Amino acid sequence: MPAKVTPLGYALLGLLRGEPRSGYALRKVFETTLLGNYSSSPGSIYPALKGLEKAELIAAEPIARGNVFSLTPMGREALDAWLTAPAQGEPADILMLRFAFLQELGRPEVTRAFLISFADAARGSRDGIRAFMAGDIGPSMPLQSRLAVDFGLRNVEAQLAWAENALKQLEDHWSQNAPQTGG
Amino acid sequence: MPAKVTPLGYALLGLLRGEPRSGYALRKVFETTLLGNYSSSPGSIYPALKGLEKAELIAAEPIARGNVFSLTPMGREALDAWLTAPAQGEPADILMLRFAFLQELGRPEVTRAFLISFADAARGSRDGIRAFMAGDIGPSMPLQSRLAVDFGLRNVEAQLAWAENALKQLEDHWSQNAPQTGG
DNA sequence: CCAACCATGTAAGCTGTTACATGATTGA
DNA sequence: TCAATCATGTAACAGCTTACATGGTTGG
Repeated sequence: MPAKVTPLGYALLGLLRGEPRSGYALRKVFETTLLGNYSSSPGSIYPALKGLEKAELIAAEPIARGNVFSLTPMGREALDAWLTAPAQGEPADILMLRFAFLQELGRPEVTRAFLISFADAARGSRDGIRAFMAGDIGPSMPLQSRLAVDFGLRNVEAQLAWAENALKQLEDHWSQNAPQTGG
Repeated sequence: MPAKVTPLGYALLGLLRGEPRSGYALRKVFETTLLGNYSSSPGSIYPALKGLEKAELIAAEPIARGNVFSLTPMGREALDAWLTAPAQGEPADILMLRFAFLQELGRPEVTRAFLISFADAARGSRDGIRAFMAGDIGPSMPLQSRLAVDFGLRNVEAQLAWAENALKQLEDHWSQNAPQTGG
């Protein structure tokens, strides 16, 4: 079993893919970017880095002050396996983290598969909610309960629309920027 | 300080407002309704109930088999304080839990205030994201990062639209079902 | 009698947080 | 020299989950 990695762990692996950094530099990224759902406090990042190091997914190289961490081959493997998996099960914020990291992977077909499975999942949720609201229980619910369900429905609809639009924009982008026919 | 209550605790208080129930009955509610974000396993509910009992927010009355829990006056106070607070800070799923429980509270002005503050918060998020995307950093970001931000934008837009629509529907409902002029 | 359900609980662990502690270096 | 920043870490806890344990009752 290839060493379990936590969501925060994947976030760190993803940030280390391109550029090796120190723990402090990683914290700064969490502070200053949209990764702010995670705390940038030392109590989060340093223990996570230690765990990744113990699992041999990252390696520490001491520098003048502190250490610089970089991905090991195993670490890159673990990250790629995570990025390549179908877009299901995980909460939306984690999926968006994956989507952002997919860019650096530079493999359009993987991003495409991600968006397609994401859209499929959203369509499934949407249809489930619609069926529920059209079935026996839905219409008999009081207004405010129906509205609470409608909240969920509007969210998945927005996510589906996002995925379809994102796919369209990326297809355009890919066909413009890499018009060669094959491998 | 009036005894801290966890999100799961509030969910239990809300369910017990109308109807006293046993721990097992509460678990069944979690299993069969849209409260499924919480686990219905005994390891979740029973310890939470014990905590609420120790805080004197609920009271247990033994029946033939097991116990039936009901809100104490303090428990009702704590629940009402939570329901009445402005719709900010908490994650969306918790806010929807509150919105659903607001129905049983039967105080339209509180539900109205909730939706208005919810919409205000959504508008604030939306404007923040739009400003970010129109500023220095936004346009310089690579396409896929911009799309990740667009995901967040579309979500808050959907939530804002939901709140505005919900308010409209409820105002209609209230004016039809309770057309008397005052207290 | 055995399976299924009612009913309650404990133990351990996961993931992440806040708060605290430490010390070195840099710049005003 | 004094504050700010770099850099790393520990301790305690929060909130919830899974897995396990236990026993009574009911129905076929």
